[in-house]
Amino acid sequence: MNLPLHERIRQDFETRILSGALAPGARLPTEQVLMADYDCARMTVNKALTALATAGLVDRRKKAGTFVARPRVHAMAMDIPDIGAQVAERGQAYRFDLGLRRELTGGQARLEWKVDRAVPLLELEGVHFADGTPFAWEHRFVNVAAVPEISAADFTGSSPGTWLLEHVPWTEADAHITAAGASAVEARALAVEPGEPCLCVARKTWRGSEPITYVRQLFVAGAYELTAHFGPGARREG
Amino acid sequence: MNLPLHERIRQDFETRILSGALAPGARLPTEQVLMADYDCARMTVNKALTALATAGLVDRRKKAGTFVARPRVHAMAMDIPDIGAQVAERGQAYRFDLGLRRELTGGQARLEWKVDRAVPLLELEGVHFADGTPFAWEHRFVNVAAVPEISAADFTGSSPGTWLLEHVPWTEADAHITAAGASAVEARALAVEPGEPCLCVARKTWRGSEPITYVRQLFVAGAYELTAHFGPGARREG
DNA sequence: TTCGCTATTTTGTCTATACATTAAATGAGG
DNA sequence: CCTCATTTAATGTATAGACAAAATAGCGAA
Repeated sequence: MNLPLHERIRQDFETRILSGALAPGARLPTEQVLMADYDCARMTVNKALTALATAGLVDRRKKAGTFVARPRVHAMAMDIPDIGAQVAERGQAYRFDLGLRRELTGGQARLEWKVDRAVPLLELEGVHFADGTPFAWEHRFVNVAAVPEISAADFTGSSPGTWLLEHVPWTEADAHITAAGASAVEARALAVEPGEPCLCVARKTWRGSEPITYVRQLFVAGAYELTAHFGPGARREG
Repeated sequence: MNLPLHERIRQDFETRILSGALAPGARLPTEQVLMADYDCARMTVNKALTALATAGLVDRRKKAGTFVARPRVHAMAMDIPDIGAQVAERGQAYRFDLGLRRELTGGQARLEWKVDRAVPLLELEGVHFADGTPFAWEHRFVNVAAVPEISAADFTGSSPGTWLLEHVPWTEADAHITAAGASAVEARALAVEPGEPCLCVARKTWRGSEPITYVRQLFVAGAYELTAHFGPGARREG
């Protein structure tokens, strides 16, 4: 287990910070001191400390020094997996049933997505199945001007989300996550009672400044969950 | 806007990767080529590519080269605000009502949180109010061995979450987000009908390897939503 | 063919040095 | 005591070179 030196230095301080031995606000030794401590060049120490800084564990200020960061973190990394891939990973058969496919323009679309009146849109509605059981309903608008190839795409079987993921890399996205009761239409599509609790994810994506798609997905409670994680290292169990 | 050279190189490739100009699997030029392209030393190129690698945008293999990584799951940054602070931000009066406070050990606790049988726990149950209206119910376990000071804490008015945030900085957390119908007990506490759809956030936090707390929060649908964002720059409207 | 050794390419690490940048600390003048 | 310019200590960036490590690619032998 012969780790590189810069990695050993990084871990030394990561350990001390995570254990609380170095409390938030505490000052770390200067690079000059550390290059003496570890008997190495400054670049090596710098690499270790820079890594801690990009990981958010320390703050570095010129002239002042390096300080253990205060964990003011209110953000966690949330996984947004591809629905089809996730179902397949659980060993279940995935299917998408397209219920509605319609071309319209921004002026005709509902209010959820504020796009220009003239923008040509493709409206899609459908249901995701796992092993033949419906578990998610989705209602989507796609900006055809940004993704003209979508006109030729066929969504019988595979979902529009998967198609978009493979054909249109997005650079920016917003998501709003709420709970909602299934409406009459949604309940019938999902084979549940109206009012049944569902997880609702509304997501808008852009490529650069160009809007790509707006989608509202409704997941039957219990059949789906989002996970989020914060912290160094791998996800843990339990 | 005079960025450092290594940052400019990094952004050049980040842009090309996010825009799709460099597709997943595509090979980037070697460091030798890049140091000629940008007329700089190899360390400068290396710093840029290493940053892309730690960000997960590229994979680097010796002898083989540097390749655009295949994005398996897309991670978004999810906001986890302090409940009390968020309510206050909306100009509403915040209150927390503690309903249950009990000391027990890991052996007696329910299955949701796998802690050692001998671990001393504090069990807390209560309701969050905004302007006198209940909007969230929470059920929490705290590892007293990790946070002995909590025995003396008083949660009439302010929530355990806020107290923990101020007294025990966590370094790692997992969250699971689902929808659920309110149980009879929960529905009565939240003044809604049983089965009413709620957003359910189950979160576990650690400091280093030491478990700190497990909490399950139930939010009345419509009264609360989580937001997530991915991409450069500030959050957008619409 | 297939196995195994070797050569070579590419990234990984480290050094020693130089100068730039920033903001805290200092000190002079009012 | 306050203000503003100067000093200076710390990080930030970059260079040119060296050797290490790993894995592909190619070659030779069984």
